[in-house]
Amino acid sequence: MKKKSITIYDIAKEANVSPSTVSRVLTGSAKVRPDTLKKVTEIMDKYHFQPNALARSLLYKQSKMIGFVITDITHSFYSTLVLKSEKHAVQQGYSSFLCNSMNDGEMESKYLQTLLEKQVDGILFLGGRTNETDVNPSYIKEMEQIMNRVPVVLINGDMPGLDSYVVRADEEEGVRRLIELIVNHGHTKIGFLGGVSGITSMTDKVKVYKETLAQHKKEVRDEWIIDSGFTIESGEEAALKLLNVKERPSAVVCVNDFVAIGAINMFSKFGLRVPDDISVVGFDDIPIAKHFPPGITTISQNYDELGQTAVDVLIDLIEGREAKKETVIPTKLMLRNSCWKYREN
Amino acid sequence: MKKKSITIYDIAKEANVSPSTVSRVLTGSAKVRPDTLKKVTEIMDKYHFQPNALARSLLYKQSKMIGFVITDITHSFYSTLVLKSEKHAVQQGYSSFLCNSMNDGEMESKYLQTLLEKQVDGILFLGGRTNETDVNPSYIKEMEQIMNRVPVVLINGDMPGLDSYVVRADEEEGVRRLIELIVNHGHTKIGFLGGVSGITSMTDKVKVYKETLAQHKKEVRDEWIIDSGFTIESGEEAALKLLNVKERPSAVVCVNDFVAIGAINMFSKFGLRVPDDISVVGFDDIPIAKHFPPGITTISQNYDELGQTAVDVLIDLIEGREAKKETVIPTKLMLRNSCWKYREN
DNA sequence: CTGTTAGCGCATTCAT
DNA sequence: ATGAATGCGCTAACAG
Repeated sequence: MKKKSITIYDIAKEANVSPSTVSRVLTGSAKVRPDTLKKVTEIMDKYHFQPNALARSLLYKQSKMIGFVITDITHSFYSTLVLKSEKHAVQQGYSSFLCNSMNDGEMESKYLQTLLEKQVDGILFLGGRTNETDVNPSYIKEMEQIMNRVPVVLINGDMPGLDSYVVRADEEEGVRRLIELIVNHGHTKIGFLGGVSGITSMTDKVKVYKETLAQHKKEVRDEWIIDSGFTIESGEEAALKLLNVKERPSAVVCVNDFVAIGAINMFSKFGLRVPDDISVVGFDDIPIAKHFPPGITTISQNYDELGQTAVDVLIDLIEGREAKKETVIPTKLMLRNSCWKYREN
Repeated sequence: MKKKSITIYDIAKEANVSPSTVSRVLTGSAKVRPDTLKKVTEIMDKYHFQPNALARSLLYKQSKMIGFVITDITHSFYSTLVLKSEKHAVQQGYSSFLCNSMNDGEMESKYLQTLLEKQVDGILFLGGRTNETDVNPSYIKEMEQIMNRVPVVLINGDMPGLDSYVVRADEEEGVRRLIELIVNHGHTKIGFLGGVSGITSMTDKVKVYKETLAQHKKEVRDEWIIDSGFTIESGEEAALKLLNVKERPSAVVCVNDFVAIGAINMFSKFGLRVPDDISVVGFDDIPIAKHFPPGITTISQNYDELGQTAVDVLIDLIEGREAKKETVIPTKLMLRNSCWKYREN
């Protein structure tokens, strides 16, 4: 279904000028006599001429396209970030290739290869292999090769032994503030729900969770740390397990807002009211967090700035400018109603 | 930052063969002697050679890229659809360009132009101008021109006077089933919340809503139809207005699940329990619908099939095959707990 | 089986 | 101010 598209040659012929002249009016790279300019422009309009960006890219060796490798666009976290980033990229004249790897390493590799073949100028990478504590070494090598061909920026990610550019939210500070909020509310038994060990977005948080509790002389018990996953269902599952622990915490930190939602639902099912009977806090501040009863207290990752900065860094690299190796974006505590003062039962 | 990428010429030189031979091993388009094959392959591996897809596209006049024009990827509806579609497209060897128009006509036009310049093989269009009852005529003309250059498939959309390919969910049937469910539960006063008049995803539903109520000899009152928007906030707003109506409906149909969520929240705030005091149903079955208390009864648009079919139709057109002008995907009623039997107060 | 040639659409020298 | 020639990386057609 290839309708023959019209080229600068067609325009040139009809205008009785050379292709170079048409090219010149197209790019404005050199002066053209006003009347020829007018003539050419008119003919271009007449045919709704559009230059072939592929040909141009071939010549310039830059495609003005950037690749987004994420795990799953249906997660609010990713979609918000992609939206912000894409918007910012467009403003700088770049288009976006979307790749949902669905957390599948093979898939990621396949996508990465496609992106390279399509000659993207740079890649934004979030989640997946840049979010695991033990990465398959071959994936690291692959990343190295890729970074050797085109700039890559990791968002909220990290790969052991990989010298990469990173832009990330200050998750550690976020967790710390959450814990301190809970402690200040008088809670002494505080649990951690959700996540999967081996995924940094859980392990990093648990680390800070333990540290902060220790600082405040609060007890840390392994049975209060329940991994399960990152979905609403995981939250339900983790909450259910917590309910069976003998000395139940009066507050829980969830690895993200989905898990918090699942936990709240499961607690409700067993007659526990949030926050009256148990406090729950989440992470990410996904759009629904504000509206999910009773309103989830959580940490906003500041998507706008996160996405924009990542794009800026990437474009700086693409265009040969200097850039900081690591940029940390501050987070924001979103106080709502799912966390409240401790009360005896 | 254009690191010189290696080409088939580099490979050819090092292997002491001609570029065509390299090309042949690349495409498998012709027999190559086993040992030359081996030699070339080794050198390609050594350099991690990847063919330049742009050059290839220029030649073949097809880019194996398709464009997605949507309004906002952060809306579950779009992201789910995009995910499913993208996945299916990848399986057929196509990559996806993402364009978030944010419901801005200008933006849409700009994106459309970029897509054309980038030589996408086809475009999937959802929302925006294909979702308005009164479209700016120039936008229609623009669409015509575009369809003249490359196949376009509208998802859940429609443009007056535009002869386009469409794949859509059977929203009418969905609304009908919702209304009948409510009526069967004994409700007699039924409202409609959310949407914006001028956007077909509201007006079409309201039309069916009225028809179905009429069929069942139920009253229809304009003051029970409250437009406001498509967001959670709009839902709250609409619900608030409804609370001030003298004879309040005992059940409401919401234009989508977001509005339903907003409505439920607002009703709760005023002490009305859902479904005990008022029944609420939504539309779309976004992922949270199942988990938002008390569980939202809604209509699933069958994203999987919707997305897949749209991609299939588009690729059929791209590859010169026949395709149905319009494909209607059945919807599914998701029975949950937000809608229940009518009870006197 | 393999090399040579030409061209996809465009922009950029270098002449004129 | 404009035209002719060249090449970006690749493949197909045509020799050999």
